[in-house]
Amino acid sequence: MTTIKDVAERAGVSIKTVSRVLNEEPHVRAQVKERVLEAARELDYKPNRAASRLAGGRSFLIAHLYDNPNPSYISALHIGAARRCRELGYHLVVEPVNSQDKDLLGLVRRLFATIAPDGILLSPPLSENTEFVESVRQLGGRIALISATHGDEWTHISTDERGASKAIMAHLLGLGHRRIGFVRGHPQHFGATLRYDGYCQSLVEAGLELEPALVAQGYFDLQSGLEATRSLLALPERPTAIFASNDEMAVGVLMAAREFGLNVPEDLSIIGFDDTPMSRLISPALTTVRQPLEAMGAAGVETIVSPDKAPRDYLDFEIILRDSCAPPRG
Amino acid sequence: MTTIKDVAERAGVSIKTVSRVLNEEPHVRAQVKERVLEAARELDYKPNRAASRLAGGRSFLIAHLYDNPNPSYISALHIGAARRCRELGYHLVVEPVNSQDKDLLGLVRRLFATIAPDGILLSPPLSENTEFVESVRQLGGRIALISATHGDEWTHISTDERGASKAIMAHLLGLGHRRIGFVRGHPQHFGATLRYDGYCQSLVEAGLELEPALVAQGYFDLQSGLEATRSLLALPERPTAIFASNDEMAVGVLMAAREFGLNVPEDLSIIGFDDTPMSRLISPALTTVRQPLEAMGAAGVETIVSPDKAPRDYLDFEIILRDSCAPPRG
DNA sequence: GTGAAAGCGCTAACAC
DNA sequence: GTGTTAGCGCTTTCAC
Repeated sequence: MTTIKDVAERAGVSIKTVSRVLNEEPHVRAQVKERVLEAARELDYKPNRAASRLAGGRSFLIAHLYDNPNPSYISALHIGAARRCRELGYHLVVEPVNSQDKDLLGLVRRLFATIAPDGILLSPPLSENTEFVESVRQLGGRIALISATHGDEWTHISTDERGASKAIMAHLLGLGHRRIGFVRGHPQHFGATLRYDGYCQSLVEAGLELEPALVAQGYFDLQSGLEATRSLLALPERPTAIFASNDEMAVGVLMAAREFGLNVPEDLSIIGFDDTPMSRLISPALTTVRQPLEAMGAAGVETIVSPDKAPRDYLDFEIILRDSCAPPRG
Repeated sequence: MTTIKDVAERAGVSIKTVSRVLNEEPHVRAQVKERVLEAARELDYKPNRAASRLAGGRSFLIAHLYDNPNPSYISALHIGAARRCRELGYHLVVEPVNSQDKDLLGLVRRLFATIAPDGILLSPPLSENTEFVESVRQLGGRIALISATHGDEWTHISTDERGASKAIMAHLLGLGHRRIGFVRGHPQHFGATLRYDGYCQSLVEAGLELEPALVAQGYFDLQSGLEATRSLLALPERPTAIFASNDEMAVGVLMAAREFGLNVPEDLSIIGFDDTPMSRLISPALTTVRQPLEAMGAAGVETIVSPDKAPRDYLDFEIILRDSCAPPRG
């Protein structure tokens, strides 16, 4: 096993100098630096991170604490985060938890005591629990939040969900829809609020009335989307399009449409949000919004590793046009 | 920060004794052991794993190397594995990779050199690449394989996929189906072969002919399921039921049925495999097989942490009866 | 700009 | 059974 000593010997310098070079600290002549780097390369030297950590340095571990019922969301985040970790010499530790757990903070404390991650990545709903986030922050260590909420410091990684909502509303309005129903998302989810905001603003800007009857509450699950839509379609003058705050509810919308004998998209256009794998599989395939989840996971890692280089702006969303929308009848 | 020294002092013993107790080594009197445990509890002592590792002990890290296009599969594995890790004081490091990557072994080598996981968890397709598995094994460290293939040592965690296939075939035969089509899975996937085996055995045991024309090749993706089914349904005497080797292809089967103007399940019964979230969402909901993925993830961790206590048998599958099957017409 | 020495918190080897 | 001592491979002082 090759250690820092071997590299130092080969480069003809002290181990401290090697350490300086490898950690990109200043005060090393370019020439010496080059020599060290070459020696390390030749010996295929990989620092022992347990030793780094023990000596008071970094652990090169980042922990992702999450509680999310949506596997594809988490998976994409992990892929992006883990890839960036690898590029930076870090590793991603996953900690699935129950957000209702009373001792979440104890878990974080134990995490710091045992493996001492250099930072903690939080995604919704954990990242939107300000009290919890504040407590974690006080435990020390860096933090990165994947969340539509915005704090002062830009540790929040997100897309412009309000803007995405407006963009997709523009599509619907462009097709000629004037009566557009909306199924709201989970009340605790900040992004859901922004999506609703976008819906409202779009209507107003288009000079349309915001009809409360066209808005139904949902909770991000299929069943609530189904039930919300039943009430919407039972309206005397029913909507020609329904915008669901996520894909799973959009499937519920589709099912409700079938119950009412409506063809999609001819009789009813449907919009989702998230571009889950399912949205491609159902028929008709769902027009929806894609967030760059892998990039968001990567940005989270970046925020922890080098806060200055982290993105200080929204990451771009994408509107995915598929087969669930058409101009209204007549 | 409380260290092993603090515990030793409080318990009135040497740090070595504390170490012994905490690592469950023998040669400690029950009384002393109790005293140490109590001191540790009182001080809320958590061992620093960087130090454990550096001193030649365990890292308490387990790495999951995976490449899988199915987020819900991986997610479930992670939840089960991470939970068991937590119970055992371990942590799960995730390493998503591209199984085509030429330097996979280099990645594993780097993993050992930097964070030195106590074991590596492999899932398909990586776990079914015997050459790769052998190379990893030679790098040292323990290994756990989630895979339908069987080696001599029982490091392979799996359900009885052949048995599951036979169980679901029994359901179909019980409903009265005699012409049952089969869409095979990816040729490289060992589980897919077992599922096919089960199909064949079931037919033979029921005294039915194995008709090659009723078997079509698929590759686990929706499109291949769709195309395979087109050929099956174009047969002069078409099947009354189709068993797809996974859920995604089963969705393809459903789409093909619609193309042919067939009602499911009245005109065609459909069976899937995996119980992905989607199987509940499509209409009709899919009858399928569920593997205990969380338990399999947990078993993988167990295999690494205490090989003797690891399960040496199949984990139980479950047949999920939903709405995609009915007796054949006439 | 570079190096020598100390020590992080634990486990292993070996004494008692 | 239990304790003593010597590191593990780094980073951090603090000299020079």
